[in-house]
Amino acid sequence: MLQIAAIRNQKEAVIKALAKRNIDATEMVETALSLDEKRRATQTELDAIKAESNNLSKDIGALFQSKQPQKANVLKEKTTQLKEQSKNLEQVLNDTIEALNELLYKIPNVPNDLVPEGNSETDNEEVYLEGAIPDLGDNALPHWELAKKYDIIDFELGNKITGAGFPVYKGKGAKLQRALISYFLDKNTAAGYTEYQLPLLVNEASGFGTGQLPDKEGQMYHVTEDNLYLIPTAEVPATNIYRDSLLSEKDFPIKLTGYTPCFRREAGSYGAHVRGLNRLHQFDKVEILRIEHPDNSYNALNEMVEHVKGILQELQLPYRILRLCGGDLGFTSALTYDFEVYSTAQERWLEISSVSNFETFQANRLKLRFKNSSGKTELAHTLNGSSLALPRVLAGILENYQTDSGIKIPEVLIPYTGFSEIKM
RNA sequence: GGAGAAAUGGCAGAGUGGUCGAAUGCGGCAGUCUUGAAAACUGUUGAGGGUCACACCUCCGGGGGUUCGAAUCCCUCUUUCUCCGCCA
Repeated sequence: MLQIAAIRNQKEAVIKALAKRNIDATEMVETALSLDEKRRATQTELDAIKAESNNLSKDIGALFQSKQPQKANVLKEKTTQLKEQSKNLEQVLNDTIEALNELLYKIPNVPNDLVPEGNSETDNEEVYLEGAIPDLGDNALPHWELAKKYDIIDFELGNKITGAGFPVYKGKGAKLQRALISYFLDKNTAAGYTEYQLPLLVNEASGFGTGQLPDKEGQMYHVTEDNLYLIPTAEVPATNIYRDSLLSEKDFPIKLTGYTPCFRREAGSYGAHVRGLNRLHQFDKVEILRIEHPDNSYNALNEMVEHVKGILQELQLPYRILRLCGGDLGFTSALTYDFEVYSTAQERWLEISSVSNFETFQANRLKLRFKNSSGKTELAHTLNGSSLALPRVLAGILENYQTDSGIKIPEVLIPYTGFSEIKM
């Protein structure tokens, strides 16, 4: 969530930048500021009463000690009144804070200057394109057909065991999946990211810290019995490692990576575009995450983009990079680059990575701070990106590397798979 | 799952009703000494709100209560440890 102090200091700039998301934030901002005003006024009033009552208590203590209970009892009566007052004010204060926070949760992050105007994904700005789209001829099959033909992914079996969106990988399909995970993790650790294995279930506080709760509750599977949530992305447990922490400048940069399955309810998604591996309820993903000094976070974002580029170059897949427009930008992000691999048989682009700088938006909720060089406490910047999301990379490999006789394995993966082709 | 014990600042650890935001040690920072470093010595060192700056207010795992007054007493939740049971 945005910092109220930032809204106070740069009201117009905030409203103007939020307009890029096609929302008029004027009213929300004004309401927030007036609630903030009320909060501070109430707090001041309450503090004064508490100060008075603290002083009286000290006096009472002294009077009892000097054996003057009658005088003490007179003062006691006075404190009873003060108590009543402070109780009421406390109620007002808490209500005000709650109202303010509820409003702040609803205001999305302020887009960076680079974010282009636009309403939907069609307005995203293509900033990079690489890799030749192979000419597969008329026999090219979509990945779900290939998966069936070579018996490497069984979608029906997943339906039987769980339901739609839970595919079963088998044989060389399973091995290829594992190879990709290892390869991604190796690339990430070689680039200085520390590998983590994280919990797949998180508590409410964690879901709240990264912004899935309270609003996007429907996206996550909820284990009500224990009030835990299945993670929709490793971002949730990974970022929450640093919830409630106070770092020092020399701790930066913090770079970590982790492989996790991800679980998404994806309620209401049906039809052709969710076919095969395109959209699943359970999928694997390797994530990279950074916590940075605000001065360095955009530099870090570029590094992350370059890093993901490097991986796709090695895999030799046709891909492009989009800078998301205001209308398509995620709620918590200030600037996002999406990576899309070309699905040759489906003739469409598939999102395989999303690299974002959240600036202080998550850090504010997480209370993720650091001491700056002048000794002041400041919020850190958080960033994360997929490196990479498995199913669509797999789809891209299957489709782009298909031949009449089988599926070739990208060169860099052969040491991990132990085979160079998937055949009948 | 059952029985018992505990949760205090970056860490360790004292504090059982008022003078406690909290002793002491370690660590951190600054200085003295030194060619430099180490050691030693001296000083300093929690967070949040609030203020131009002070004042002031809040915080001793979370929430609630008793009391004029709570780190300290009571209730409750969470977590950790010990013992028992179960178990990959």
